[in-house]
Amino acid sequence: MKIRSLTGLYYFHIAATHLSFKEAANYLSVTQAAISQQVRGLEDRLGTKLFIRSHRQISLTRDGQLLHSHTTAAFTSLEEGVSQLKTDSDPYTLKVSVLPSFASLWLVPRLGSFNKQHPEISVLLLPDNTLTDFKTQDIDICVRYGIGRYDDVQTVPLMGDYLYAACHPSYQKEQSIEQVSDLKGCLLLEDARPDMNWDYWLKQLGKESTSYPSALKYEGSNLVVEGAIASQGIALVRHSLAAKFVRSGALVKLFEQQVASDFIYCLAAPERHFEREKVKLFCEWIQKEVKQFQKNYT
Amino acid sequence: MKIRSLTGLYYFHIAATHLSFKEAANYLSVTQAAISQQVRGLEDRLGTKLFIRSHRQISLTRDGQLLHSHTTAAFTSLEEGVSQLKTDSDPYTLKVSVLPSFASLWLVPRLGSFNKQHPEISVLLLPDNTLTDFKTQDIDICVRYGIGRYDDVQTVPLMGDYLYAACHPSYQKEQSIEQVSDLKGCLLLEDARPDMNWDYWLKQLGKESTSYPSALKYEGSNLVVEGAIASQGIALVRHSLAAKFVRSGALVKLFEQQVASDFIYCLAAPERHFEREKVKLFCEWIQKEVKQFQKNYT
DNA sequence: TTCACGCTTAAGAATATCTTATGTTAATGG
DNA sequence: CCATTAACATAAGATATTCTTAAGCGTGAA
Repeated sequence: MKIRSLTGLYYFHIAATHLSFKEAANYLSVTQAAISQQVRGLEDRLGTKLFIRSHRQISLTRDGQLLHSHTTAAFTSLEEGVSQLKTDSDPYTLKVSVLPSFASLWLVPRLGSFNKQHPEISVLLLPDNTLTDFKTQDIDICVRYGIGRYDDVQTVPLMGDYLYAACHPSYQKEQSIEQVSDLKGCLLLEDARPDMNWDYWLKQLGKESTSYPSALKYEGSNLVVEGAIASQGIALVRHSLAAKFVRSGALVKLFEQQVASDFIYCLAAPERHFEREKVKLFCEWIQKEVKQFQKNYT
Repeated sequence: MKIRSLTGLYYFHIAATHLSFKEAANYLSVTQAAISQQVRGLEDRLGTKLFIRSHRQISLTRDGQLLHSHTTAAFTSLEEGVSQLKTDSDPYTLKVSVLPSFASLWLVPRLGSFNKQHPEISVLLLPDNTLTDFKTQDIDICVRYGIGRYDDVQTVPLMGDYLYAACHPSYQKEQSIEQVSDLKGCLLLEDARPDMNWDYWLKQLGKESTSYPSALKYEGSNLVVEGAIASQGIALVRHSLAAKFVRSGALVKLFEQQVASDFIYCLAAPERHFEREKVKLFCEWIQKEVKQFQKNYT
């Protein structure tokens, strides 16, 4: 026999357990009207009243009680089934897929603190430029740099970023760079990412880009930053990756001008991964670290 | 814990039981693409593959098997719960709510045959002009005359109907009525229903209605028919109700002109009532009777 | 080597669901 | 008493999901 109005049954179940439409609505993060409508729909379909609506409280009719005992068994069973799949083969190893640049320039320097807080969890950092397929790869969570919304995974936004020009202090002195137009004579270093090239950056600032020399492209922002540190030229860097070098003096931020990136850093994983204890801990930790970073490098 | 993608779980369950998306789709009366998408959605959400897709057949993964055992328990329980509400307090009494006119002129004369076929079922005919509220009234099924689609009940269409003018043969002779314009001198009988008055009828035929005398209204089409039989005047009748009188000679259909009604007769009841044996039998019987009627009175 | 069959995918259409805003009712307190 | 409040109901329109359509893909059989 086909089952119809599944949601109706589920909403009924939650309402019956709470004996309140309001609380059910709250629990399910919908409005109370939604519950009311679903329950009414179910009652219509079954041709029977399930709740007795009295003043400011509801109670179950005979039919409602009968049905509730079954829905309880049913949905408990479903929950169990789903949560069984959540079992994690290795709860003490956290496998994180990260962009190589973010890994080496941001995450690695900070990971010590995570280990100090949670010594029982060993972290396996997997630098990877491609998108993670959680169905085939055994990854707990990944850090992406993108638009922040994807179809098949849940995401947690971490921070935005912005782009600016930076180089080694000595290089700046050598070439006596003071304003954007001074870039013309220099070797420009850039990432191969489409959103991180000089063309884009200059255009965002309203400058004509074609008058600038072609740049040297690296696959990976960390290489760009390292190139700049090695006085190769002027790098277009992400604040998140370059900040600490600017602070230490290994790099100088060349102009006031900077461009906010369209992309943000975020954590991404299938919904159920976020229920793993180790993943929860990692999320909390990295969010704190992000706040710290933003506070320290504004 | 909140359960998400309930439909996904259900579709998975059906697919897993049939071990075929196609059959599952068939069973659920949706396309196979819908199953594919729901299952994929569930797999994405859980972050695990549930089926192994091989050529022209699917099989369950370990996770799939695990989940399926739970969904089986769950959905069986739901089905039970729902079907328990379907219990009928008195399976041998069929309570039918019908329009008084249809009851007396169409249904009652035929009911003997139902009783002959199913002597164990006693029929309780409840003539009622108002809409039936199945939640408060203890009715198995009702016969309505309307548009054939309602929000809160399932309907089974029986037949359309059409309207024509009829009167007693002697009245026709007396007033020597031969064409529609001859109506002008006569007493017109009509139903109080908005769709069954002379105005509407004449307009449908493209005649000017205002030039005809005001009519005598009765609450209930049977009264209209009976008025005509009693030679009171000319009745606007529904074929379904007048046919047998026309056949027997108690009434004459006055002109060739007739107007198809916007409404149809249909059976209506909450979905679950249709699963009661007595209701099923009644549906079958009345559908046969309708066919018979249409065949005999064309 | 092509056909046929079952699953997948993408895009837009169809439908269901949700929110917003308002109404109803009955207990509560001034 | 009347105003207020809390919980549920309802209508209409916005939103989101779900479905269908139409194409594609891969494989085993003819």
